[in-house]
Amino acid sequence: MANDKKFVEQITPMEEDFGQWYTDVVKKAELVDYSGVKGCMVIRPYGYAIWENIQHDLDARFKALGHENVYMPMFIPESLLQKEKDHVAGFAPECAWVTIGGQNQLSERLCVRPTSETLFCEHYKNIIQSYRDLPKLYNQWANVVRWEKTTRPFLRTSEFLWQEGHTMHETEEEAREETLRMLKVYEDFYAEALAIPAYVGRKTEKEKFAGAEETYTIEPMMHNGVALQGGTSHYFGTGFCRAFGITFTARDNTQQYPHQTSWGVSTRSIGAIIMTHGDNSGLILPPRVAPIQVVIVPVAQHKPGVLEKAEEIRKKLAQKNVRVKLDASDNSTGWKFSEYEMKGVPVRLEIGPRDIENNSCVLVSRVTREKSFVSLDGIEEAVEKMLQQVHDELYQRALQNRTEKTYDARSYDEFLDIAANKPGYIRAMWCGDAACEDKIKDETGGVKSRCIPFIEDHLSDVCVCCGKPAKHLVIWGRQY
RNA sequence: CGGGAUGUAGCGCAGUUGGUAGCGCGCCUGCUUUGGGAGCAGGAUGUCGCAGGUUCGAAUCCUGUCAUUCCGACCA
Repeated sequence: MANDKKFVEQITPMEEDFGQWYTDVVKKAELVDYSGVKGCMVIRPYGYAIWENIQHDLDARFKALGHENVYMPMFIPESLLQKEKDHVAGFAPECAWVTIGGQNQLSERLCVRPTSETLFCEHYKNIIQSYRDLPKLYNQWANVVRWEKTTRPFLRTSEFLWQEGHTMHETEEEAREETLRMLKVYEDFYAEALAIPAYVGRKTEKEKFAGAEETYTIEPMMHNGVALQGGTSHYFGTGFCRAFGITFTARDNTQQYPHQTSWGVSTRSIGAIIMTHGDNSGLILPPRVAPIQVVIVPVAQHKPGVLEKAEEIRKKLAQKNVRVKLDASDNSTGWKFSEYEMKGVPVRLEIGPRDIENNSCVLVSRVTREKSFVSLDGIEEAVEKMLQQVHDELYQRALQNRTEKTYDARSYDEFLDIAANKPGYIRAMWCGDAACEDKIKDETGGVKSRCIPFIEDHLSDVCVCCGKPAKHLVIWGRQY
């Protein structure tokens, strides 16, 4: 029976308007609400629970490698921000400033941190004296503020939550290892926790972080072929340390500058989840970070024994540390089906009188929506298996999408044709000159270099743009 | 920061030539329902985004401003 209400609640199909689809999902899955300040969002319980799961997963990975959590102030005096000239040039345009404290004009205005390199450096200056004090492996979970012109929930907000690791090392080699080690942590995290495959590689000179010697990145592709910078890891060399006067006494009794790194992943990763896995029924959450992994929907729940059996199953699963919710509300079963699909719950378990007679229940995967009848004996194993299966299917599906939407270009005409007609990534050779990056960006209306992948194929000897000898394979694409 | 669109109940919207605000869903109460967004009966809910202005009178006209959204330029 056609029901008008159903259409009212429906989200815009992604083929029709991907941007609108994204906004609809974010709102209707109750991840965020807007606030009265441009670009600042309320992260609602369901959205924040995803972030908490991301935090737990990443935090464990960091700590396993010896990192410690700290907390830095949220204000940066202007003079401090200005100590490293590339850094301030990069961030000054998007800083928010505090100029009044209480009733009084401040003698020096304070920047609301857009990132905390300068604060960590100021602190490290005080606590690093000797090679014995190194390495320092600090991380902080915090909010930062960047006054963005165009904002979008999770993808680009004026204030966002992230973790930023800031480490100091005795040698360049050790710091470079740390930079790549943390990039690998991000790559593994995206694959293992978020079921998102990503290209990893090095940023070109033009796309580097302000003040960094090298910037490494992971670049997952969204469902519509657009890139999202999912996390970055920077090697700073000794630039900040020189600017901040951070030195240590080395083993040979000389004064040396430590070698520095920083790396971060933000709430943007939630945007990546939505745009990689979601479909026209709403979110699909990867099981490892889903706030609810299994929802139990009782059928004919007023009939004797149904709710009791449902609760029994809930307890069994909870004991196996499955994040499970039993929805015993008065809403109809059909309503519940749609609701939890919208919210991306990976597995649904239906239990009704007919099932109870057969000592079974129905399991439904959010990805395939196939129903399977499963015995209640050993239901825990069946659920765990299906959660793993959902994770694997999401990863494979994303990988396939990326493969289908990645093209090789061997000539500039071919490059322009793909850029104009086929959304996705373009693999093409590059001479190393920023002028070619600028030209490509201008002439394609926004295609930029995403990264120089670690695994470089050789497509041709010459730059796809200028025809001069090629130095690297570059992955190109449009980005959020 | 440019170009388009939009702000009226929690959500989606209507509101005529200016005359003091309505519909659907949701919400609350009760009963009946429940294997793909249930039915009936009763009930509650509004600084018409905000600030000025015009007017006897503004959701409606004018100016400004804030926010949202889509598309570009800048960025995690």
